[in-house]
Amino acid sequence: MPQFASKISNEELEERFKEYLYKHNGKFTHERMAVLRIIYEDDEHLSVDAILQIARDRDLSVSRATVYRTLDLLVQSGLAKKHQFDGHETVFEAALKEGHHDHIVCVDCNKITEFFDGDLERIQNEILSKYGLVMVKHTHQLYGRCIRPNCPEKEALKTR
Amino acid sequence: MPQFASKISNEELEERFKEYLYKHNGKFTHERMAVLRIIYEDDEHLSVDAILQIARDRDLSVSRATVYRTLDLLVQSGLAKKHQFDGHETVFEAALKEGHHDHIVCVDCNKITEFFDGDLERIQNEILSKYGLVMVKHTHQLYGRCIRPNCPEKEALKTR
DNA sequence: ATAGATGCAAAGCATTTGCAGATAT
DNA sequence: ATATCTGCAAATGCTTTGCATCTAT
Repeated sequence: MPQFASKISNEELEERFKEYLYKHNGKFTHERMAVLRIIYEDDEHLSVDAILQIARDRDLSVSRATVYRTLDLLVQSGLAKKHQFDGHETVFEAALKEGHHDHIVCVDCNKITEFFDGDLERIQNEILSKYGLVMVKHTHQLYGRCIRPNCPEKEALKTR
Repeated sequence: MPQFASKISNEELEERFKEYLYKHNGKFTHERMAVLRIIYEDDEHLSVDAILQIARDRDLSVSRATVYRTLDLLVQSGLAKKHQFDGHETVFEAALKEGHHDHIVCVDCNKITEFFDGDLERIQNEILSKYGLVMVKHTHQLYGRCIRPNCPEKEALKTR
């Protein structure tokens, strides 16, 4: 189910999280909100360490344990996605920020590129339904190497 | 009780491993051979614990550390594949036993089904080349839920 | 008022590593 | 002969958890 989510406002985001927490007898705390905000305001893929660092930089007090506990909630509520790319640390990404996409990982420079292909999505659903299942989620990563001897992305990455 | 016939003979398998080891100044030991054999003769997806258990059952002496070290070699040499399915322990699979395939995971009963789709493979290569990369490998898992309220596979699994 | 959250430190787990003795080549 | 392995146990790194204390509701 490749749903294209449009950009979501902070209010709606907060609303969604509160709704999920209410349903699960959870409390809406400063710490949880801090993690949610960080994931939605900082692009890219954030590791637990990165999230902790950003929180520290902003003088937001969140412990490592709470970051882990909150990330679980965010993933369960569908507000965040967890990725484990081979040879990389686990990272998290805002789920409602952009449309659905999968990832290309360059094995030379580790650059991660996002892609989306409608045919691919359709075929995946067809395969699943052939086996009598409906899609819950999927994991799809393409690991590649640049055609040129030295990955051309390396330089681009350095200047970021 | 292998469910599929090997595409590769034990001799060729051994040959391939020896060749890899020779190139990398590695030694062909009983322990390494034991792990290779277990992966090729037993069930589809084996965890490290499962491999150790099978080795013990056969009175093959291999330590946990050596199993880990050997699995690294097998993956690097292309003789084994490593899979990390969400919510499952890491498992290893013989790489030259069957043709390439990806996996469907039922989130209800955890049953793992293999699939292959030529269009899917072709499209993936097209996408990568569009970004100037050539495929090294890919990770592709479809997580689904049975259409029927209670996953019909659950019972089948229990009787195994 | 109280169920639930937080931080801390300790515990858990899977995996890796240093080292001394063993072994393939 | 010697470079490489192996087993062991200790170490690592990431994640989870128990508990006493706080806080949202």
